[in-house]
Amino acid sequence: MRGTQGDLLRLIATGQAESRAELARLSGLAASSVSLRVEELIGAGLLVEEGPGASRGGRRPRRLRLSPGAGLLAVADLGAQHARLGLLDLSGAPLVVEERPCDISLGPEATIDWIAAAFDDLMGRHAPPGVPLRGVGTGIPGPVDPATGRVVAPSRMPGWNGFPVAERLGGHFDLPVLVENDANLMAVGEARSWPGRDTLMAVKAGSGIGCGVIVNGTLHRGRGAAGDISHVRVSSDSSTACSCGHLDCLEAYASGAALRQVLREQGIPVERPADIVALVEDGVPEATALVRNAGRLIGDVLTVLVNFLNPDAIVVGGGLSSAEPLISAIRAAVYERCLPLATRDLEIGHSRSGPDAALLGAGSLLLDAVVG
Amino acid sequence: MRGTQGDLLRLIATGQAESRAELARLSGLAASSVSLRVEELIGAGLLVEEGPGASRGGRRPRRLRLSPGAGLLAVADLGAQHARLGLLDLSGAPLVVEERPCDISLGPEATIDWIAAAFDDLMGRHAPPGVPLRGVGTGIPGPVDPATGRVVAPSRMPGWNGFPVAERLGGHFDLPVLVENDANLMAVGEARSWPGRDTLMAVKAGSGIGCGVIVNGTLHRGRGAAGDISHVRVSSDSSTACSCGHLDCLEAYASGAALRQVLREQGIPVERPADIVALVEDGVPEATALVRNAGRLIGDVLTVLVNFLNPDAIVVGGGLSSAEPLISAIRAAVYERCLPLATRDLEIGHSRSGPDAALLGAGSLLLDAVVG
DNA sequence: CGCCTTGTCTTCGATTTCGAAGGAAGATGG
DNA sequence: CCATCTTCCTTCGAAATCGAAGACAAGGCG
Repeated sequence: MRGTQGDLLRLIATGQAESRAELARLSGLAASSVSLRVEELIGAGLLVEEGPGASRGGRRPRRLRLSPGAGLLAVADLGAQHARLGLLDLSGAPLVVEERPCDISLGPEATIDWIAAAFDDLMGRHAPPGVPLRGVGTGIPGPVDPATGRVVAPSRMPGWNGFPVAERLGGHFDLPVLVENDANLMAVGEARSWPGRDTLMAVKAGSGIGCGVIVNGTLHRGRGAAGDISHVRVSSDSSTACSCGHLDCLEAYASGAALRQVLREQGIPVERPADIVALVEDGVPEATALVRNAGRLIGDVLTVLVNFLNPDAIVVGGGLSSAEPLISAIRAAVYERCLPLATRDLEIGHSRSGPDAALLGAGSLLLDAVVG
Repeated sequence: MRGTQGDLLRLIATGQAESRAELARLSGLAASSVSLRVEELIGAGLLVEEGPGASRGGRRPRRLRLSPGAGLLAVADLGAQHARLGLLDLSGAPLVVEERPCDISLGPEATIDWIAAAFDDLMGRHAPPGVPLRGVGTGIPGPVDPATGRVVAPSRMPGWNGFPVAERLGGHFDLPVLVENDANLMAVGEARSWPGRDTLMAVKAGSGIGCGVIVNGTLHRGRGAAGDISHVRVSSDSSTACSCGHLDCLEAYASGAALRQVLREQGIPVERPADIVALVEDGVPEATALVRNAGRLIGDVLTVLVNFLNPDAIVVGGGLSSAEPLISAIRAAVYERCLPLATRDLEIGHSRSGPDAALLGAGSLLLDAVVG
């Protein structure tokens, strides 16, 4: 709350403030200092004044907005078979979002270069002339070392271990670069939609199971694997092996990939998590039971973490999360087993930012790097 | 890092800085500003100069210390049958620490009043004349609402639910008052002894099982129950009921109280956790097996949390922690099952601050309130 | 319609804070 | 022993920030 430099810009960008007076209140700076600073930002072409706002009983504020020409951010969310790509303005609002097929098994070099080309393509087709690109970022479906921007020991990305994604991506653009785990980005993106909920867990239930953690308003990275819940032992059957080398990991029972395999063995063809959701909505009992069981397993794990962290909210997103039994089972497990003190004001809900949450989160983090 | 007011005092108090130059380096303030501030603090009688320190290749620093007359803090750590009480100077160094029998089942009013009387007694006997008391604080073996200083739903403190401890204690002293969970205080106290380890978990294994969490250098309170690990389900036998109303909680299997009960049923008389430690050291096989099993159960729970939080260290303290099999079993479970990325630089060790950790933690937190 | 209240924004002098320069005190090395 | 380097601390303008006062612009109300 004390970063005086680009802090005002961030407050405007995130929509927290719309006038000089609000900036003064939220930043803690004197009104006079705010005026000076805003003058500079307008002079630099980053802010514009936008007519008067609604009065709150006195003189009407002069609304401030990010200049449309202030710049753009190019962000990506890399999945196993698809990537979402988008351009955001500095306020984090998406200008365009596309989903394109993309196979990460082609290896990191090819994939990163492909992303860079896609960013160039998006800029060429959608950026108004003269508006500069100010930062690029991507989410990765695996652990990322926060210090170096390298992928570390990803269980679902063969060939990527240790690859310096940030470096490679930065080679294409002389700009701030962000590389972060996809669930972490989703958590950051969701955090904006949950005002007043300062510590929250964002569970991404898709092909894999990811989780991002926001503590006191900031992303908790740990060593790059923080938030990992997929390799918790959930059974003592010792019957199912996980790619991490241990037995009975949550991911081996409750991930979209695990459910897909079981359904296929039952002769039900499934490609993507969305197909499972469709089966559930069609009332296919095998699918519903599987999804409900997955929710219960995830909920059992969350039980431990809710007691431990006391989050204000648990956000469930990802491809599987649209299946209603998943979230009901999670709710049931958590509310039944956790301490009353920990669940009293705990909200467990669907993603509010939708499938673009990770892109929005990338924008949010990138903004910090851009306006530093 | 930006609290300019009493921040310098804190840096001196915590031993992080000893000279104006170090203050400047650590606080980020300009050297000139530091000099001005230090002059004021000396004028106010809070700091004193203390002869030259060791040269680092140039002019020798003029060492700064807290004035011995700057004030004292009275702190307590309330247990089930005993309380540790102490006076600290503003640097957090103990002047005197005593352990006295104290029965919390006498109810909150009597207990808090007893603490207040004990503080007065300690001040009368040990405080140099003219040195003022500047703050009081106590640790509580149960959840404390951080906002109100009330005890909330304590499982081991019948009659205390909802009691406004901070208010009652504050009634005796017109001073800053701190009331906090004992494991949280232990975590804060230990944090100082683990430099460079910014996020750590402090597990207190005594009659109960507590845990305090430091994230990025600051205590994570959540709703007052953060860090709770004692009510995690550790077995599916559904055989042992816990005081919280659920079955198979960790506390019902691995706490000192649980072990005591099992040992008594085997005809081995035990009163306190220390007695169990003695049995283990004497090579009594039943005790050793029980303690090792408790460590494994605790370790299994920590496994989930280590993957999730990626702490830099796990500190094991409390009366049971001196039993070596406990910590070995914890280490074995965590290192075997957790993600390599999460355990690569994880240190699991004994308490470094000893039995006074909670008192030191209380001092540390109180200092914030005092020098605010 | 005039007056009061409320909220927004700017002007301007006072206070903090900074940064560069320099003096003080010791280490180092011929 | 003396020049030189390092580190510590203070001095002194320059720059940033603040706070109070006032100008400005609404809405509410008799």
